[in-house]
Amino acid sequence: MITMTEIAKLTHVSQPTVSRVLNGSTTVAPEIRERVLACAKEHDYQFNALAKGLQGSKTQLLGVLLTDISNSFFADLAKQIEAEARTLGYSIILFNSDYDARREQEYLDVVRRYRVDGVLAVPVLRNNDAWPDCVKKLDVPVVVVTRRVEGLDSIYLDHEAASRKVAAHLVEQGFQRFLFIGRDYDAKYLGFQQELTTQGLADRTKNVEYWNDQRLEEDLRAYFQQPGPRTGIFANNDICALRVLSILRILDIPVPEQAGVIGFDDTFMARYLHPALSSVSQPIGRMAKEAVGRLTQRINAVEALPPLTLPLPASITVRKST
Amino acid sequence: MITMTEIAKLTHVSQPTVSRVLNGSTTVAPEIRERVLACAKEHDYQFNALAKGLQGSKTQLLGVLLTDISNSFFADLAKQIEAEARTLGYSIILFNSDYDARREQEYLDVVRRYRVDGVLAVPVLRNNDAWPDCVKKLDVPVVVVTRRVEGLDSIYLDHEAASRKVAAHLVEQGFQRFLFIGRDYDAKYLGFQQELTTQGLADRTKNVEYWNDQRLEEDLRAYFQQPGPRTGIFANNDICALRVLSILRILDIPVPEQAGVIGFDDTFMARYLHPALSSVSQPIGRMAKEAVGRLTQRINAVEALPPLTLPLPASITVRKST
DNA sequence: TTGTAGGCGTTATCAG
DNA sequence: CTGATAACGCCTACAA
Repeated sequence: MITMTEIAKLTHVSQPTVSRVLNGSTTVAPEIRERVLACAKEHDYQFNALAKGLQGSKTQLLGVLLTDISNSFFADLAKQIEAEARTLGYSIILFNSDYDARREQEYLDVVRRYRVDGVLAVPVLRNNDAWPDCVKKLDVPVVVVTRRVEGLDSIYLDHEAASRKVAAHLVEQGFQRFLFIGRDYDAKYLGFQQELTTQGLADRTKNVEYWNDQRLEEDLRAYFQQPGPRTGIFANNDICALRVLSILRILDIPVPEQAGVIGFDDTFMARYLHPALSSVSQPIGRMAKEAVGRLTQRINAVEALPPLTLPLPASITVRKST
Repeated sequence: MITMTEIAKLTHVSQPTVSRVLNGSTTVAPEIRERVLACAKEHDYQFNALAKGLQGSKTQLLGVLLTDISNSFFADLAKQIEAEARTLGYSIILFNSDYDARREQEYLDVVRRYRVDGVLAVPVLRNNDAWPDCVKKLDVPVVVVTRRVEGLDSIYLDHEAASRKVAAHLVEQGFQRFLFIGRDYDAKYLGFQQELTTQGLADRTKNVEYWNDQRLEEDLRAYFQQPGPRTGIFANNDICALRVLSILRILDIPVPEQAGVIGFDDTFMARYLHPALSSVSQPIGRMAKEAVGRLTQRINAVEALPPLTLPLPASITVRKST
């Protein structure tokens, strides 16, 4: 691949002059400019981003750490982040932690090696006090997406508020027993519980941990063997909701007549399911825009910026399943 | 971030000695080694990948060009590629062409800028004779995934063979009219047609182009208004199949009694749908492994390798929808 | 076993 | 307007 020095030789000028031409400096004689540009085009010159980065300027590289890119929601997020980054002239180095904290740590190192200009991250652990420290060591701007981390820029959907809305929605739809399904008891669980508690329905609420399909089926079977009024089920995310729907079908429980189901993330499939799945819509595009925007802002900032906490409001997309 | 030179100063040795220690050379006095390692650890040293790359050695970076990462199939592929690359010590720069050939071209340039060691790509166009030329200009090894490109390493599922299997399967299940649904008439379409032709059923076969949900609904409605025997529908991919299922429900056409549906990619949702969706399973893990493996092989090869064409066999996962 | 010197491709700073 | 020169952080000779 041709370099500036080589172009310089071919066009009989100095290498810095080539640099000036290729970077659009106006202080170059037109004839030289022409000659250099022609040569560059002929040999399909592309600047060496490594050299540029090494020299001290920016690398125009953003590290993106996700937990699971095979989840439609994160895949969509990655897509939007990539698109947004691209319009701002950045490229993306992608890492998938697979919910493994050790891998996450490793990636945090790798990201430093490449001297990325900034990092967008979805931390594995929700309440990990170590994160702000890690980030401090990182020595590059970090914006947390989808989660809230104290002391760091966090762009996220307000899970708690959203889950309160979910609870309110289920109550409004006439459900009288409630089930939360998920693997860990996070903000979603909290908000859900909270709203039901204020409505005086806490004792009608249960949680079922999701571990695998079989276990879930057994748990739900046991639950529905005890007769009771209509149950509103809040699934941690759409993938989980999909499984719940499929199990309810096996158990022959009509949706939404006897049990309602609402998911989270409003992935593309929700509208096509049967019954069409109600879900909490995340403003993915907005999140990506805000996150990348904030990150570049921090990258270009001359002075320290205070941490930004930006909880975005969720909206519930109601479909047939509730 | 601390550099070798700085460590050298702190430990009162020369910079190359630091390099030797940090790269595990044995020809260093134990006391010096200790001192340097301690200092490196204390300051959390991470080598500068840009400098290393610039210096002439490899960047340990792979460019990955996908068409649409929000598609579960590609998201899964990306995940596996990332995982495989990581075990081999590579990181991934991700690009999403969004089926836009212009963006693809741009990305091919960007990838060169970063001097990636190799590229894994899903080309936008299936029959683009220009690709091999682009790749030649690229000056880095390229492996094409999911598609076959003449003259380049191609790791792909044999769409044609798979689609022949699909046709045979539908015939075997007693379907007597056939529908192919997709946006373009590629190898899937060809194989499907081919098998039906050899079975003497070509005149019972139609294609419906997928443009949007509304249009598809109208087309299917029109199709089913003409009474006929059971129809076997082959949808271009699972996403498309999902939509077809949802439309058939609207049209009140029982699946699989009156119409059978089979998708492509066997994404995770297939088994949870109602009726559970038959689909062509792609060996994603294997594809990722083979592709990354081949790419690294080519990266490390001393002499030119002949293009590899590796069509992987597909298996059909039969579920209730057919 | 260790240190010195040179170069990878840029940009920035200075002279001319 | 243009050309030397140094520097970024690392590795690879080569020399001591």
